[in-house]
Amino acid sequence: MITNFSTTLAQIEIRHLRYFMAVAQHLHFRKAAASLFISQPGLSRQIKDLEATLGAALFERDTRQVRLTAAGVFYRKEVGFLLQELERSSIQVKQVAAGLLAEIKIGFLGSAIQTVIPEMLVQLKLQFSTIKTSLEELSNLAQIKGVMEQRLDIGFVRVQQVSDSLGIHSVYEDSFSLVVPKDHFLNEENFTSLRQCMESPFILFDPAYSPQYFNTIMSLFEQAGFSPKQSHKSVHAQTIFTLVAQNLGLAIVPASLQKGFDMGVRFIALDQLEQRAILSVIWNKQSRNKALVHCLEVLGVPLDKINIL
Amino acid sequence: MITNFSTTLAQIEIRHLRYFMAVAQHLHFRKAAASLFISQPGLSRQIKDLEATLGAALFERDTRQVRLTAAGVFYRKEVGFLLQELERSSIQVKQVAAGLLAEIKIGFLGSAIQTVIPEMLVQLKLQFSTIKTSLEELSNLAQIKGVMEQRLDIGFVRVQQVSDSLGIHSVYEDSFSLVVPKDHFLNEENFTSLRQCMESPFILFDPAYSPQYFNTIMSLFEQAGFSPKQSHKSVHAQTIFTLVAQNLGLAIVPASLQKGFDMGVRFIALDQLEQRAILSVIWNKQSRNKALVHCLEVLGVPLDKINIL
DNA sequence: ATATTTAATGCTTTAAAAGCATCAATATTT
DNA sequence: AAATATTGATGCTTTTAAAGCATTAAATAT
Repeated sequence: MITNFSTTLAQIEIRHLRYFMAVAQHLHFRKAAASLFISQPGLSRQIKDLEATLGAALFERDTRQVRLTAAGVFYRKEVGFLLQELERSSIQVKQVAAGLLAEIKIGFLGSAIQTVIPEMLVQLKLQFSTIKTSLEELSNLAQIKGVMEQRLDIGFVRVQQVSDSLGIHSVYEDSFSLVVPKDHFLNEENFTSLRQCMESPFILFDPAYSPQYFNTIMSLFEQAGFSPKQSHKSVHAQTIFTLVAQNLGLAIVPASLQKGFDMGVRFIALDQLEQRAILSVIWNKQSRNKALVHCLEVLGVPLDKINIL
Repeated sequence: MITNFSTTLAQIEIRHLRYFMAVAQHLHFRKAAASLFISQPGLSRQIKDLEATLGAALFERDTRQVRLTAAGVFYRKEVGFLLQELERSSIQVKQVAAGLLAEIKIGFLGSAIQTVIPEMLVQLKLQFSTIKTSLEELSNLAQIKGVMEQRLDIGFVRVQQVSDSLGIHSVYEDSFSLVVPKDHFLNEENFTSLRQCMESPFILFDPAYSPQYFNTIMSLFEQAGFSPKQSHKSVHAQTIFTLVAQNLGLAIVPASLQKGFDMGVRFIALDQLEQRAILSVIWNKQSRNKALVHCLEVLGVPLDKINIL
């Protein structure tokens, strides 16, 4: 993440903004200067500097009256908001440090939202009511990146291995289900093997999304002794089910996805197959977020594995 | 409007924030200092000062590694956003000054949205496509205050007089309509005078909302020779119509309000009465917003009345 | 015409940021 | 285990820039 703040910003200081707001409020340099407990010439100079940096006049002034330009009105609105937000952040940061205000930023795969996450959120709210949670649906890769850069506190991914700087713990093991349209000839009773749908096209995943997960799915076909015809690629449950319902192909998904969906498709459990979709939680060992430990505890990660000092 | 930025903010400068972001990015004082083209000791000092001002540690550091605290992660998120926004504002302000980016902030009474405003917006978009418009429904008083403080560019109000610093021009003259429930015995054919509903309760306005408007309405009753029983107070058209439809009283509203509403009420024109609801546009003579002139032209305000230099 | 008010300008003072040299602590190399 | 290298912190000096003072220029009010 390369964050480069340009030349403009390098020269503007909050002092300039506070001074600007004071003049915009009083529309009078003398009074504004008094309200800031500085001298009038100093204030004039600072405003002049700010205008020069911005390349635009903020006030129209003669010796008798001061008024805002259109640019000034615009800038006052923007700066007013920004100063207020900075003020709030700078106060809240103390609360965060004291552990009075904790935020857990959670990344997850679409396929994880049905199982582990709802329970975790409920438990967290119950046990630690001050924790604020934010959720973001992201790919495996984006989550790993986010957790590494500490933009996320935890991620729910389907990978087995992560870099040393991250912790990982499996939180849910799921068998697979075959998804077929409601009017399909196959059902729980007459299903015996995947070979029964050798001729069907399948909706598969993009291997880039998670190579391991892709391989797991493919090994199910391998085990059945055929390789599927691919019709579409998709990662979103909603999309997959719609495609299946419209007879555009069959799909294999984690069994837990059945929860919460009832839309023209039938699920056929593939329990007898040994492959499992493993959902793991990942976190950054470097994290100083106290709430993270609570979060991992709730998820049943053993204490000795949470090696955050 | 008293905007007082507290002690905390007085000491933080954008320099501190930029330096903080650099260290948060590199997690390395030396490299961060290099990226900022300053010396490492200077950077250490500035970060220390920032932490002292905030009253919270942002980094946890020993001689070997630097990492963000929970507070640091939080602050990075907030400050990242703020710096970006400030950057954007500071660039856009130039465009506003050049007239490339104009914004018209419009205040209006709920009862004005049916008539003048839609036409004005269409005309503005047609003639000056770069103008951005924002609408806010406000009371007469709030609009006058907003225009005075230049938080609004124009207001649509029902008042006859405003302070010298504002311009005012009437843009719409409306007769009144009596609003009765759909199944009421009165209709356009059998209606002759307001005296026919002497016994009915009326839904009236709060005089505080606009004394002049209140008086105009009351003079209609006076003319009819009775004074109405008040059942409710309300200013929102939607609410008034709902109350009338539910037989909770009759109401008198500007005739133009009939447009766009068809909800269990009947309108009976009171054209023969001489009172008119006058909708006026107000603006600040001090305004430097070039777009305002266009806006007033579109509204048909004579050029010599737009005394903005 | 005169006095008064207001923002801008030139110059000086003051404060604080930047830089330099160095230290203390830790990790890596030999 | 000792030596070396790396890293952030500290003390002191230099440099930069903000604040202050005195004054000016312009405009209004008396």
